[in-house]
Amino acid sequence: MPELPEVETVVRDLRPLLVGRSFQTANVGELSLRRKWDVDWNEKLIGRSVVSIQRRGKWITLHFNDGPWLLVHLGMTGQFTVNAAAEPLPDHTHLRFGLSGRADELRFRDVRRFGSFDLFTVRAQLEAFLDARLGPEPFAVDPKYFQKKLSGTVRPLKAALLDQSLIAGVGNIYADEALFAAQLHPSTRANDLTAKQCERLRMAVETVLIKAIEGRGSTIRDYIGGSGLRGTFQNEFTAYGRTGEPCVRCETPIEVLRIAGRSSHFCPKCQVANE
DNA sequence: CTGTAATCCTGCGAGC
DNA sequence: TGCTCGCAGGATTACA
Repeated sequence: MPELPEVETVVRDLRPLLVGRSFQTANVGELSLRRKWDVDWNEKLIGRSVVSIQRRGKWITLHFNDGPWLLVHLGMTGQFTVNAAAEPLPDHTHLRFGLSGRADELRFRDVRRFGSFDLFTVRAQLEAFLDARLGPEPFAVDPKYFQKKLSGTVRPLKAALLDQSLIAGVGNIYADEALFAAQLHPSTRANDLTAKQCERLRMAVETVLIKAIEGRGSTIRDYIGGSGLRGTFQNEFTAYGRTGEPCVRCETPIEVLRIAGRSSHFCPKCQVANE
């Protein structure tokens, strides 16, 4: 569910609610998340305060005072929020951490349990984990790097954009939205693009993500920000989920294809394949 | 090495 | 109503 704009929104919401405060209590549910953990959350985190919370790709990092780094992924349905401790506990809440100073707590709710929590003792371990998986942030991509990467693969553009090691943070929604904005067909072979088209796509990715962050991300079903607010960018979709609806540019009905295992929405008239 | 499928998990909407 | 099927913002693994 959550792609870069949603994760960024969660981090921005949580930052003022967490930084400088310490974890007082840990409450761990019966079911573990994607990776089975053998971590004693009480031992590792209780009594420590949050130094920083940041985003890298779709991952969230929490740095604790004099200690470990916590790495969190929201998977498809993860919700990472601060709530009043008295607020009723919804189903599928797997972790809770009581916070110092006020009667509230950090909660992790995840219906499908594709999310993950990992703990690293030193920063270098965390960075090695992330660097092994992630390419550059979309806002700091060298145009030449992007061209080179695309020219080096025959994969469809949609698959290339979803590859986190090429660019970090783009998921199914924003891949479709960026391809629509750049007027490129999702099944176009990446190495068929001209330099100009590569640059158009790179800029489209950046623009779409910035606009989505401004809208606090997209809520299709489960996504909420760190303070519980829904996103609004779903109201501005031009391609994703608009199958059969008129293209905002030419009114041709939007079509959907399965590419790289994901449904891919596009305008068959103004997103032309390079053949 | 490259690229696509299957997998993990729960819920929901469509169709019968 | 109630059942089955397919699909859903993702990452990883297993295989062609």
